[in-house]
Amino acid sequence: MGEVQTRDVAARLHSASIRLLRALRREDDGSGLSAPRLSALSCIVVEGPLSLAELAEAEQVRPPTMSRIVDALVGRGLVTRIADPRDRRSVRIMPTQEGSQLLIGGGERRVHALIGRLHKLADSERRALARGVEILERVAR
Amino acid sequence: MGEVQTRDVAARLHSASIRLLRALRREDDGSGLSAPRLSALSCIVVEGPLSLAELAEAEQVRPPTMSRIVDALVGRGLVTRIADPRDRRSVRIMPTQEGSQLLIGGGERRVHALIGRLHKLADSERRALARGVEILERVAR
DNA sequence: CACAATCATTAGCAATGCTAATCGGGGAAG
DNA sequence: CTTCCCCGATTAGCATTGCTAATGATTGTG
Repeated sequence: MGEVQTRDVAARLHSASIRLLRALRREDDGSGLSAPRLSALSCIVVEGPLSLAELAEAEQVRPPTMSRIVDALVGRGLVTRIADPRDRRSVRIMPTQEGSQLLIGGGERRVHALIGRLHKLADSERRALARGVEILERVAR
Repeated sequence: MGEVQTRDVAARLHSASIRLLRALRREDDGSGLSAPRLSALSCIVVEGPLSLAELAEAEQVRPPTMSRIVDALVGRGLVTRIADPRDRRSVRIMPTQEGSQLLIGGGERRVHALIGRLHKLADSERRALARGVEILERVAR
């Protein structure tokens, strides 16, 4: 494959990824949480109790930013801060029952919306896309 | 393709897109422009003169948001607003020479970085990915 | 001609991201 | 034991991005 086509693939992949995520982001509305808050909550629920620094690192954000997001989640009763008994500088952030349920019940709205879009494809196209996604995963890593 | 595999493709596509864009976002630093500004400038350079509404629609953003982004690009001399002679309510937004050069010369750092990643693939993989990207464009639209 | 529709902008709000500064606990050196 | 420094989290303050509502200017229509 020539350089020209490679550039074309790169530019279009970049553009399509942006559009896809922007389109899917609208699905987040149903949860009543913004994208960063939903993502942080998901991380807390899935990865169990985390310190603030760990959470910030997982979400690729600075500690003050994450501290404020946690504030908002605490304010909605989705998450709690617990002082770490071993090191009282640190906090352990855990989901409340309500927080866990919001994620489980709401069920990955973004993925669900994406499945809906994939259903409109022909079967052969879905297979070709599946192959492309495998390669995309390597490219993104 | 079964429902289970479709869900798998959807979840992995979502996750891979997020990772890809996060990785590429680091490249933006060198341009001195934020991601939305760089993306808007790229659209203006590639798609030629556009009205504000067209540009907002292309970037999936509301007109006031885009108006402010254009303000910033005008302030840096990367873009100009020209009154449309056919309809004086409308403006035509064009790149300046400096704006075009920033993209062409220094620019498209993200795409350039992505090309580097694609070069590590086997030729057959690049072709399969190219096919997947075509389909992804339809899914994302 | 009057009136509604359209395009862009302005005003004002909330949220996200950052850095710098601060508070308080932990740990090591003297 | 005390002092001094490091470290985790938070607070303060700024810039940017996103939105909706309202305003201005212009176009087209009844």
